[in-house]
Amino acid sequence: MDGTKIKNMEEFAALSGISRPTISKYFNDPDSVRPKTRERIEEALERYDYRPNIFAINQNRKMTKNIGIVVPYLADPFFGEIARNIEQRCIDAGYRPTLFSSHGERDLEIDILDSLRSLKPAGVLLAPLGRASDRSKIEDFCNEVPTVLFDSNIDGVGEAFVGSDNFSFVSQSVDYLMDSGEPPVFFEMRNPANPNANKRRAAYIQKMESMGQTPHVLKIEGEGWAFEEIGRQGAFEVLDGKALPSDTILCSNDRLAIGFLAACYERGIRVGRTEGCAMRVASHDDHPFSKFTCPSLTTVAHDYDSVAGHSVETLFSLIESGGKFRARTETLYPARFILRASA
Amino acid sequence: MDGTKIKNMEEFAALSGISRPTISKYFNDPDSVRPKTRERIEEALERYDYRPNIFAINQNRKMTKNIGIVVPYLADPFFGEIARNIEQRCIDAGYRPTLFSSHGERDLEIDILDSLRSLKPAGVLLAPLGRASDRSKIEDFCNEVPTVLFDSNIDGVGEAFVGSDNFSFVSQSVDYLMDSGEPPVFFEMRNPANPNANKRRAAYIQKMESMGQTPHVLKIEGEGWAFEEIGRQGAFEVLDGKALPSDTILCSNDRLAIGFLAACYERGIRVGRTEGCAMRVASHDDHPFSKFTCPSLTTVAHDYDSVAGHSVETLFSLIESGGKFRARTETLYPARFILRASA
DNA sequence: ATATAAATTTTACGCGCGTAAATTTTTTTT
DNA sequence: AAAAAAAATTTACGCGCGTAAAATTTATAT
Repeated sequence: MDGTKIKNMEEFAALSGISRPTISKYFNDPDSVRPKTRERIEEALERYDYRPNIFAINQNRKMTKNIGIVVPYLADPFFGEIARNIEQRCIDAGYRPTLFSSHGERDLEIDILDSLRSLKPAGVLLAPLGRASDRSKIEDFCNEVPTVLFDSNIDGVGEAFVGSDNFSFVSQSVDYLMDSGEPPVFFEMRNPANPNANKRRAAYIQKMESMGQTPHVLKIEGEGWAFEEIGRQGAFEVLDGKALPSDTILCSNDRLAIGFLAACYERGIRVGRTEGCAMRVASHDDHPFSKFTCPSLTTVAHDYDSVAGHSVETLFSLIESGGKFRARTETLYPARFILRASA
Repeated sequence: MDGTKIKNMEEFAALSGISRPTISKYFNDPDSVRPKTRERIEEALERYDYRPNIFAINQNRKMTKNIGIVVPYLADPFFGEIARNIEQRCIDAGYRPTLFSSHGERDLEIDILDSLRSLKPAGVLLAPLGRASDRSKIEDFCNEVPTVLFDSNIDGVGEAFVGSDNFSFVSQSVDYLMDSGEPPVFFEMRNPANPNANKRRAAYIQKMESMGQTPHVLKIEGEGWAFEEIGRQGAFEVLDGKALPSDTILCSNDRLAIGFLAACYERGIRVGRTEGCAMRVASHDDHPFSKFTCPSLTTVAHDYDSVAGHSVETLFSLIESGGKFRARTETLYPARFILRASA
């Protein structure tokens, strides 16, 4: 690597003995130049370590290589994991992903979309807040910027949705719990922020009825994204209240379950499927911490890889299609049951 | 709001009846124009909803308003929280923060620094991987871009460091454990990725010796960022092995402790400070989940707010000083002991 | 009212690159 | 070998804005 600092493409073109427009073409798509030319450019690149000015590039390109990734709450490790997965795929495909978190706040989500607009991204992968989202503003955004929704669906918004099949989650957990003991009671927040919660409840009711069972739904109070604490408080109310119709609790999601298990522990209630346990608790999501709860949490896992992979692929083909699909598609991946100690 | 779409600053200047350079000045600093002019601009802004093209701005400005935030591992909710805190402060100060996660990978950390360079940020807040970091490359970066390190220190690198005082953590936890029971054994990874771990061990040894106690350090194997699993496996070895010199374990950090507690639960060992408990476990960090472990984790909390706040303030003053300080400063905030059930 | 300072406008240039059209060179085809 | 096709080069313009210098207007001080 030469010590020479290169100021711009002009200079680099001169030093490598190739015209600037050809260099420009190379950076847009290395395959668009003759192999021999490409070699020469890449040799020069090794010697001089030049990188095009990203602002100048994006000012003139019809379409940038930027991709926005928006998740609702980054302090939830679930979204940390999926963001990482998606980020890497974008980089590998030659895009420049930028990660944003709405931090559970409606206004911040809108602000993010606003600043995303000015980044002129080729496309956006958006996991919306859900119920808290400003639907019409998100709709406006999706009409301007090619957007694929993931994790949380908003009916009719965005060019496509990719997520997990909530029925698959609940179906497997209910099946297992029925087979191995008492029919489960469903435990959830009264006003869930996330639309998946509603689908899971509906799936629970449908599944129970199809098995000839009476569904029981426990709705607990609580707002915001502090699900563990909400689950814990809700569990206290349930545990200290009147008798439950079953010894088996199926939580809407793992974070609630983590709080539920903490409450059980505090009350001295043994949870699990072994001799001497008073309750069973199962849940959905396979949260990164669910393996380390006490007892470890029986749950149902997202197909992370497929959801992330297909979200990204869908966005890429959306970009190639010019930002619009003929019809909005919804892709749901089945979940995978994970047997641990809690149920 | 008018329906007219405005293409550029020229057009907006014409419509608002003010010259373009003045408009430009306004966007650079609204206070740099006469109050009456500012009013007129802001009126026009309400009517026409114009936003300067961010790429054109940054191409020509000597210094952008971009700030890079780099954390080592975003799937750890600790970093999710602190990133959120820092992000908000940057936005409030009129900067445009961009968040990056190294995802625990040395190469990715370097890639991030590379792409940060091309963003020409006014400054960067960097929480390095630690031991895994490529010191010389980080050093190079810090010499080019005004950088404040936080959370993890690398001696002599960056213009300043802001973090928590590891001695304060350990001092408080050891004090408490000594007062309330047996002297603690220190539990940590053999090759900790994070430099704080080394400081905590040193603090433990120093503190114990100053109290006339013999320090005992348990070093467990494990690589990477899956601390919970490493802690769990290490705990099994400890619990199944020969007798411990104490019934009290002090973990280097909460994520190890979470794994430790999971292992204890699996072995049927009751942890806590009440009657009938066989062990006590305490730790450091006040991880967002430490309240929900079983039993809830006695730990020592970072002063999140101060660390985030002072990191950002330090970066701002660094930027105003032209990117260099006379001397490198290290600011350490004391921690706060949090008594819960595990010890 | 006059002098002085401050703010604004005018004018003009440049940032680093994308991109289009016309021309030349190189490669492939027959 | 000549003709056709493909790739590279030359030339030239523009993107949207920052910014500097000089001229003009407006505000403040005496």
